[in-house]
Amino acid sequence: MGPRRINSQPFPVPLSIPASTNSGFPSDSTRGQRGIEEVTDQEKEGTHKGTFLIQTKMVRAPCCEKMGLKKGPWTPEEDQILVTYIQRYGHGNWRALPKQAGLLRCGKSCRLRWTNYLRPDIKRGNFSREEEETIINLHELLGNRWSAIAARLPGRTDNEIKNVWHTHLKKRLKQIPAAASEAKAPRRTEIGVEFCEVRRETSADFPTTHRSSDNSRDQYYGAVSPQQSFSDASFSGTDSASTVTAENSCSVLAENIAAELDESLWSEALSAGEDKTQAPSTSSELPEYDHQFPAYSAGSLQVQGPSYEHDLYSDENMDFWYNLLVQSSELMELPEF
DNA sequence: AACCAGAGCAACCGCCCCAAA
DNA sequence: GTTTGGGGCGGTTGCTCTGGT
Repeated sequence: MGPRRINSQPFPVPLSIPASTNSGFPSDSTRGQRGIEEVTDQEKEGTHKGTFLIQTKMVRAPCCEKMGLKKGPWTPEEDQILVTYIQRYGHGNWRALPKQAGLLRCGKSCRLRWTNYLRPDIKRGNFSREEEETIINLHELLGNRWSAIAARLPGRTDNEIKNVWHTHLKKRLKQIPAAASEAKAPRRTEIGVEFCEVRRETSADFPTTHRSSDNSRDQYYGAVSPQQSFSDASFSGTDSASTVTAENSCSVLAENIAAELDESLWSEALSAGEDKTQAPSTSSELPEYDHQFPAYSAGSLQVQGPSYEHDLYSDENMDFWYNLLVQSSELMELPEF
């Protein structure tokens, strides 16, 4: 079955970008890990907001009144209403918005529709190879923190990236070990071997939320660099050049260490150019409509972290990774090497 | 032509965080 | 210090479409 992509903008959105809806970098590192059966003391007390006790299990109340509210796919008319309203008034209060706009939707649904689909700076269409590579690399660094990954892919939403990951990239990565086993044993430089060993040691302990969920990729990275793995898996499929250079190994280690670092350090390291990738925060900064798809027209990003217009691990980015490595080494008591 | 399986993706759900009251 | 409301996030669902049989 061939790939199915929808390339058309669902709705001609002739509006300027309202106040930024981007969330920026998440501030916490523990969200979303708790199962439904796990009940906190606070919840046992029945004091946690929005929850109530049913048969000794805490069940959260609906986020909004579902009675009479529409669910399911959005119609063009609804899109038009939402876009027109936000264009005119902005979205100060998502919960109040649907009522004020005359939509029979809950605020969450409106926010989701806007941020994932109607926002004028959304970039639609196939992901480029560079984008996919960036996703893979960032996922290795950040885990399933799609919003953080999306923050570094202008025009792409966390939802879209999440979908691409689950439908394309995860499958691709699963094929990598097989491809690697077919390849001849890689030659390693001394420094490369050491780095890989450090990686194995450190990756064994830190939480799964901070590393790739696909162990096979970790194993594979013990032998081959990310750059090579991607191209091998997605293009040639040959056993070409499995040599690990010192620089590539450094990249691998930098990834690994970065994943272990405290959230704040990583935020600092990557958010250096954050504001330049965000949508304008005020309407006065907004471009004309013809230019309101910066992701299409910008050509390149101007961030202080790795340059995304080229490969994340290209030589020109090695300084970034090296600096990150040095920083992390100073904060953590890493083994000498 | 009809059916089926799988892929793709929009949308929903439930949880958590944070700021304000 | 506690409660509450709003916003945001990641996981999951289920509909639609496509290609194979």
